[in-house]
Amino acid sequence: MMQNSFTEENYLKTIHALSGRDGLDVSTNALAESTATRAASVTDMLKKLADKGLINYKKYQGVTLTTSGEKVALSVIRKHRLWEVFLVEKLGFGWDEVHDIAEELEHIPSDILVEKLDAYLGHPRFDPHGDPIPDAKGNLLDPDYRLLTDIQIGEKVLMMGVLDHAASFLQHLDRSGITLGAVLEVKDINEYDKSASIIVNGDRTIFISLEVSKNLLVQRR
Amino acid sequence: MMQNSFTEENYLKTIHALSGRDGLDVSTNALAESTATRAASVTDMLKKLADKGLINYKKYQGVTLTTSGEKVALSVIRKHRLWEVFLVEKLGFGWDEVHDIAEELEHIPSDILVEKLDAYLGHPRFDPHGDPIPDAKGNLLDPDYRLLTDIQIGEKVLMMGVLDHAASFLQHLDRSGITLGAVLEVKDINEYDKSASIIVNGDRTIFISLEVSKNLLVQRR
DNA sequence: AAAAAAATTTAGGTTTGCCTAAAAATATAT
DNA sequence: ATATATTTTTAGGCAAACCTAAATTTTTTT
Repeated sequence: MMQNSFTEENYLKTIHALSGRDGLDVSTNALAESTATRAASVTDMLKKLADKGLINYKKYQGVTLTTSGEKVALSVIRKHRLWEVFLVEKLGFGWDEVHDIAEELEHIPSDILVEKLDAYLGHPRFDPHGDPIPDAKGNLLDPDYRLLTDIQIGEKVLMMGVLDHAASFLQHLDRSGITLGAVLEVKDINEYDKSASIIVNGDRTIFISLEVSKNLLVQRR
Repeated sequence: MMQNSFTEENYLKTIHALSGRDGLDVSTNALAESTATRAASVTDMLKKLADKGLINYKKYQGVTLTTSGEKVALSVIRKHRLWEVFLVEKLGFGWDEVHDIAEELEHIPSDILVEKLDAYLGHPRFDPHGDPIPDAKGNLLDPDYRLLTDIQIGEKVLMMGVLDHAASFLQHLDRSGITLGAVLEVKDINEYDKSASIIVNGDRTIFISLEVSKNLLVQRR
């Protein structure tokens, strides 16, 4: 069985991310946007992945992962998230600094390495951004968090994760005191632009835009 | 300043290894052999590396690293050896299992990562095979060990490193009790085939062939 | 349902790193 | 010193992963 290339793995990972939890078809253009390539290049790769049995592809119809493609995608995601835990917990990186490095480390091919790393880290269930880590068999628990945009005034919630992993976004959260596990209380929502004022950990009031609310995953307590 | 590719880094590393401590010219054929490619492919790459100012190359004359090429090579070697320490010390791999994984990890590009890893490991000076680890500035102490073949009957030496990193060789040493730091006493040398009988740590006598002796680095005490 | 717009695929190229076969340069042997 | 052998380079190609431009299919609008 031939190895999948770095690039093939990235396509599978991206298809997984774009198809969401419900396994929707992913379009060529969406993939082109996410991989920062052109649609024509995506078409080339889709043909190759289909030949390898990793995706279901019918011309003009978009793609889904096959069982075997999903296995590969989840393995890459598992590695990415475990390495992020290592970088933050062991090496002392900030959560805003680890994404790009983990993008590289996730393609190191060695099952034994991943399992030893997992054990060394104490079998973590979530990465530093709150994303769940698939187990060795590819089981991924979906914790079904809510977006902060769904929370009513007066409610208190726990900050559990982020959708956007961009360094600038994470640094903004750091400056606002919004870390994983923080208690957030929605004090007020501005009807005009949906910006909100939020009490963080009971002692600090901050204002966040809709753009920020849309990227915060929270849990009712 | 453009990045060097995975392949370019491997050529530079190989040139460094083949030119030895004295910086001899490396031939096209030697590189082809070490990189498991054909001489014609090596010539292509040498032209490219010369254009980038990483090697001194004159047709038919062999190559040496430039200062800038040596810097790259030492950085790759530093990363390789630090990752090997991580794999053995932190993840619990055997010294015979880490070479191939480190071959991949050594190309992960991030200076901060390397420095944090180095600090996390406690700034190790040697890797699990006894090879010295270059510092961040590319300084590499040459510990000037001897080969076991240079040791006389009756002498006691410390086992400090290996030249061959092949898993089969290292496993053979494991079975013989020859680990880094072991005390080896040369009891007898067979005149005919230069095989030797050796007392390991004062309590176990083993026989080793010339092929093994030639790959053991030792130090007088 | 036709026309217009958008999405996707095909066709034909590029670069990187490899290949084989043939030519040229260097080294070795007589 | 010439012939032979070895080493190295050149020439021409191939596969992976990308590109642009043009053609085709699907979707949307009127």
